[in-house]
Amino acid sequence: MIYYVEDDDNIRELVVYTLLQMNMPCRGFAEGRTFRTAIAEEKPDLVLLDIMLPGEDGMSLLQFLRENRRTAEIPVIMLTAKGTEMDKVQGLDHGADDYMTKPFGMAELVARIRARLRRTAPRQEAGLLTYGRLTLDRRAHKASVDGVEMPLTLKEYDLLLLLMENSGAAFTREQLLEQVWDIAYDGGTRTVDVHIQTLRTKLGPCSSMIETVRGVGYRFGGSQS
Amino acid sequence: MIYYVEDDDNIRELVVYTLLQMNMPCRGFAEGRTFRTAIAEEKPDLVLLDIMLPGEDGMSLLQFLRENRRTAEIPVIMLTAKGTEMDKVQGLDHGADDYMTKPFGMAELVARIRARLRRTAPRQEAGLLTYGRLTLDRRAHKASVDGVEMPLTLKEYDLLLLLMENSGAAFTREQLLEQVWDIAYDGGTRTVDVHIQTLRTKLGPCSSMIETVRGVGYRFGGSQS
DNA sequence: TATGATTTTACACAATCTTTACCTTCCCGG
DNA sequence: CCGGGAAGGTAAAGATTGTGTAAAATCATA
Repeated sequence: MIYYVEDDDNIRELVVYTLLQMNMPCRGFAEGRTFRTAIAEEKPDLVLLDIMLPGEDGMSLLQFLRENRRTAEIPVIMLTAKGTEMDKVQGLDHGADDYMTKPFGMAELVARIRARLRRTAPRQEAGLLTYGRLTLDRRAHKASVDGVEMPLTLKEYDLLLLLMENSGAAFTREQLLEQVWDIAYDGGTRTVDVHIQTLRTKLGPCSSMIETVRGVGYRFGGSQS
Repeated sequence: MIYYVEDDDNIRELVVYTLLQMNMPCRGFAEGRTFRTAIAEEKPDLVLLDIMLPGEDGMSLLQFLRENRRTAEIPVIMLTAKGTEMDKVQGLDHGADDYMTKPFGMAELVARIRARLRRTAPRQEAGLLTYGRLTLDRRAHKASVDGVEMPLTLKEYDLLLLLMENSGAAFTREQLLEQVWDIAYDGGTRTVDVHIQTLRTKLGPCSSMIETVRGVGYRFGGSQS
């Protein structure tokens, strides 16, 4: 969630609209008081601040955010008409992470927001692939059902990873051999079937997520079924 | 330490001089090759990149930094004459943290550098890494189990540090060789295994915290992720 | 050069993978 | 409906590979 404090209704609505279009949840505030109230309820992932506001100004809001431990780490981008070098230095030295001067391009704003979020967001669930009760953690190289770790051998893991990464897509045995085993097509081997079978056994309650496509091969059915 | 890649000698020397004045250790490079060599030796705290360079260009250097795990987290500020909005968006979306167009003010540059360093610096100083009965003191370069100091050799320490800093993440032997030994992938060496072995022996009751990921490598399992 | 650190080597054992053989299920024509 | 054949499921016996371990060889450094 992104919070944006800006008193000019036109600019504010334009920015909020654009961000929502870009699939970035966003709320606009016309002045500091309502912003403070909202901050107390929900901690946003990033804050966009105008400097010149009626009542409390942006610099003071920035200071307020930095003083509280809970909000001190939130990335803040100043977004303002005050464009002298001194203004920028002042904003950045007061704890802002970035400083853009009006008029700014929407594409650049979005790019800068993404650059900030990249630094904070990805820590959490980078590498987690989840479908229903089944989760695969690529960072740890582990899989679990209902949060209980399920020990997998290397081939089983690779196979499940490939299927889950391409959920819904059917693979022929040859494709699986090529991609998981790195070997050229070898007709008439049952290796894949055996591994699918051990996987299903280990998956327990999720065993039906690996579907057989008769005459073709296998498919991971995460989305529906 | 800040690295700065810029082919124009005048600008480079001016910036390097200014940063040194501001008490920011800094090294300038005229082209990508020498920069790459330096990166292999020492990991800087921040990188300033010009885009248009003789030989390898800045965007490609940025990509190189982001691809390697060791350097992926280093903040990068693009510093260039290419100033259209598209250039900026492209730079930021390729992983740059900030983008400034020439001519830029020195005061603003320093403020933006400080803003970036603020975000990364505090991570380093957290001296104590503790998981269960095992504690690693980065300041003192020491490890202890149940408060009893455990003498570790240099490689053992580096290896344990890397694993603990990325608790829960599985590393391949190649990754460990690259990051702890700073050497390129060397198939068929058992060095890593032997060091893991001595580490486990020394860890005593905590030996099981270093888990083997069969077919892959090793993982530190401090908390049950 | 002596000492401790690091790397290489060698081998055994255990985990994993593949093959094989046989069984079950599904499809389709009579 | 029934039977045959093809495709997939299953279990277990080898074959293979990866890792633990000890000890020897090499390296680095005081």
